[in-house]
Amino acid sequence: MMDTIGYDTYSCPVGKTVELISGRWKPIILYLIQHGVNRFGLLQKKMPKISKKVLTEQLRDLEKHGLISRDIRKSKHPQEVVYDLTASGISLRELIDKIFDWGATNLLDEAAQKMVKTMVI
Amino acid sequence: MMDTIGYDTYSCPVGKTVELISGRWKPIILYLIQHGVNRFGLLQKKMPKISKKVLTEQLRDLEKHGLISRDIRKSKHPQEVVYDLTASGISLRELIDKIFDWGATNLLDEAAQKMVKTMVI
DNA sequence: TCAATAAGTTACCAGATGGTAACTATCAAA
DNA sequence: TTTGATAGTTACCATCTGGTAACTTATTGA
Repeated sequence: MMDTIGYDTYSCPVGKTVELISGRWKPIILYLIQHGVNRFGLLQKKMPKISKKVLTEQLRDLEKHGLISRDIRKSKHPQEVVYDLTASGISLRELIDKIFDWGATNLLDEAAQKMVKTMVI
Repeated sequence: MMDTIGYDTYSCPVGKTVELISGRWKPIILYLIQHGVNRFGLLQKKMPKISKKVLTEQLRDLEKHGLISRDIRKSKHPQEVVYDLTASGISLRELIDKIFDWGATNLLDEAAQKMVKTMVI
């Protein structure tokens, strides 16, 4: 994280980690993939506000960082692309859950906290 | 985080929390303030690459979100401005430490991990 | 052969973010 | 009264990020 001469955010593990999840949709994409929403089209249906372009970008970025795998299933009739979390991705998801918990107890009012606890995919 | 119709990142506690620390320098600023580097000038000395403008912006933003307090000490000869973590800020720092640990074990090679464990302010 | 479906790609645009350099305000000590 | 230190502010610019809308590719079943 640091030396006494000068800190540099780019070599800091916090910065590197935050970078992994600071795309506008990345935490949710990881969450959905882990819960079975693991194809391009399915992801789009669950996130109607994301464009194909951005979804592709975020998926490619997650793949580049080794958090998800991308598997093209040509066997299927209109060809499918299946995404899955890697071990890294699963591990990061656990961290994201901790971040979720912090945010839920520190940033939401009581009503919102209750809602959050009853949410489903 | 979600409804079945469509997910929205802006109402997600993860997104809100990541926003708090996703400024280029915010995690390090919080870390430094907690460790006694709590004046504008001191922060600048520890982060030579940050400009006054950006440092001001990040500090104002942290203050706006209730993570730090800002105290002007007019008693001092050239007037000082002292920043301190609030309870929220301290709590967020604990979360940041978890993020740090994840990043250190998952994103750094062994040599870098050793370095990170021996770092001092 | 042709339409339909899945999974993109491309061109283009707007706003947010970070950065540089120069200027400002306040006040006490010399 | 001028200098030096602290803590900014202002104008301006470049890059990054996310977004829209239209176009593309591959494949199969009708």
